[in-house]
Amino acid sequence: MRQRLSTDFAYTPLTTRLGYYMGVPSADLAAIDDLVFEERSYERGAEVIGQGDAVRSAILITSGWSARARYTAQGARQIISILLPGDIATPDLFVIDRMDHAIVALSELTVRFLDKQMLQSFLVRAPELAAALWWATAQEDSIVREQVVRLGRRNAIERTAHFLLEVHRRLLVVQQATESAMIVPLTQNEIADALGLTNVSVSKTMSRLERARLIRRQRTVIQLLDIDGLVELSDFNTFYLHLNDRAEMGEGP
Amino acid sequence: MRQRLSTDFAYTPLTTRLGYYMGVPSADLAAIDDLVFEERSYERGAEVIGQGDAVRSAILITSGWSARARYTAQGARQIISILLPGDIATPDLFVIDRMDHAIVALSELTVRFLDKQMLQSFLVRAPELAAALWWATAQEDSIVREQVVRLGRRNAIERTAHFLLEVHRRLLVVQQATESAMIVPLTQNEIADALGLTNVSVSKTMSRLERARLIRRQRTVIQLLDIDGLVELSDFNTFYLHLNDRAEMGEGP
DNA sequence: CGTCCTATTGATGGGGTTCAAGGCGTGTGG
DNA sequence: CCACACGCCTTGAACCCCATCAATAGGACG
Repeated sequence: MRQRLSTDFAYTPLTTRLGYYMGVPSADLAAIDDLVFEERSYERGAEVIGQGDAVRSAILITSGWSARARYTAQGARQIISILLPGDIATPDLFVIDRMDHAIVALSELTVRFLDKQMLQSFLVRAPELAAALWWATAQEDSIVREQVVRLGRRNAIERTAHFLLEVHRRLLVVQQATESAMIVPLTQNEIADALGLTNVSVSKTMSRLERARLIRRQRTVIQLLDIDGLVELSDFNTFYLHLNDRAEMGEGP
Repeated sequence: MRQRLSTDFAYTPLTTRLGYYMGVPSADLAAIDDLVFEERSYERGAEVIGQGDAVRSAILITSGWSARARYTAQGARQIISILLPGDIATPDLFVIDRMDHAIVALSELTVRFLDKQMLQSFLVRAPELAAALWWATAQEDSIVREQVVRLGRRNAIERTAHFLLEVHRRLLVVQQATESAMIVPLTQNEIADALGLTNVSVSKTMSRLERARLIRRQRTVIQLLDIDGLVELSDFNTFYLHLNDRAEMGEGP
């Protein structure tokens, strides 16, 4: 599965992110590849790892969409955060024994498994990389905090607009979106699970956004027709994404 | 401010937690004291550190209640998580430049400031302590994830009961609650900000819980009259608190 | 004793859920 | 190739939980 370019190594979404924002030596980035002992694919709806499962290896999202999720006793699902290519599915793996939530595939998904012990001992020798990985998980912590604000203090249309803007911005970082369009492979049921709504409400809300000419939908393609309008509507501010922490190469996307 | 017992050192809520659950050498725990360069007190409502402020030192909650909070453009506040004695106010401080949220005092509060560089270099030499601190922040990450579920998939009465159970359990760990009672120094407005509700709704909900003989209130004292009933009502499960990860001394409180 | 903050309680209204019916697109098997 | 099934989306109607507005009461404190 892994391939190396003659002059360099194969950039993954994660190494793109880390290299761009944190200036990690590319030798260290390349070394991540050597810790990969398995790459696996999942189809929509499959569970990559379940709540309560032992955390035996580090899991990186290589392609496709997935999510952290918990379930209530009544069977309702709440998506805690969306994981995109370049995200780390197993933060805190060195101190947590068992997953306190599940990772589920929301599209065709491929993930890579890294050996936990090897990663740990390698990070001791690669402090810049360790910091970069830490930064990536800190970024996600902040995203989860914003998810709390979104659910606690915003209504359906604000949540939806805010969510689309966040996802778009994050896709831009890993070069999976254009300036104003992206592919969102989620059903409205899944969006509802992420936004604490129902599929019916999501349908009506998306239609409202479309009628207001803020977005346009064609199948899974979503165009953001009026980003400023969406930002204003949903009180969106990129600050929480920590895109510019320690950026050593300018502004970034 | 700091005082040492003749035979040992002064346990703080944090060292109690870390020592109990992670078996960190008490010499390492004692050494935390030496990194404290300041202890400061705040009154209700004061801001310990604001959103956007530079993170210059590690901040530990020594006594009193505080919270992570973000504010919407309309001025609404969302409390992301409650911080209790023994909690760390500045996770990720080594990789994050600026706070992406504020820390506010919800009661009389005292916090300790540790020198960031000294802490960092000390942790290199004290890997057990480093792991223990990491575990404490991982615990809080899980608590924030549960906050997402609470806001996204539970109604007012479930949220309230679930919140009370969580806080009670966390207070037990740092020995600030009895088996069935605790002091909750929050106004209903603050609880509302934590639960994504309004003060009016919190008032009505707490009254309902009281009429149902699940809790009893007298000023700031809250008694949990029927913990099983509250657990059942709110689908509460302590698993997400990670109380037993690496516990080396049994079940724990 | 008045002021301010907090809690309570009732009336009203609205945003989102629930229930239900129908349509669209895709895949599948007769 | 068409019929049918299935998943997903849409739309409408009714309902309900919680927000909003408002009035009152209770402390704490000067």
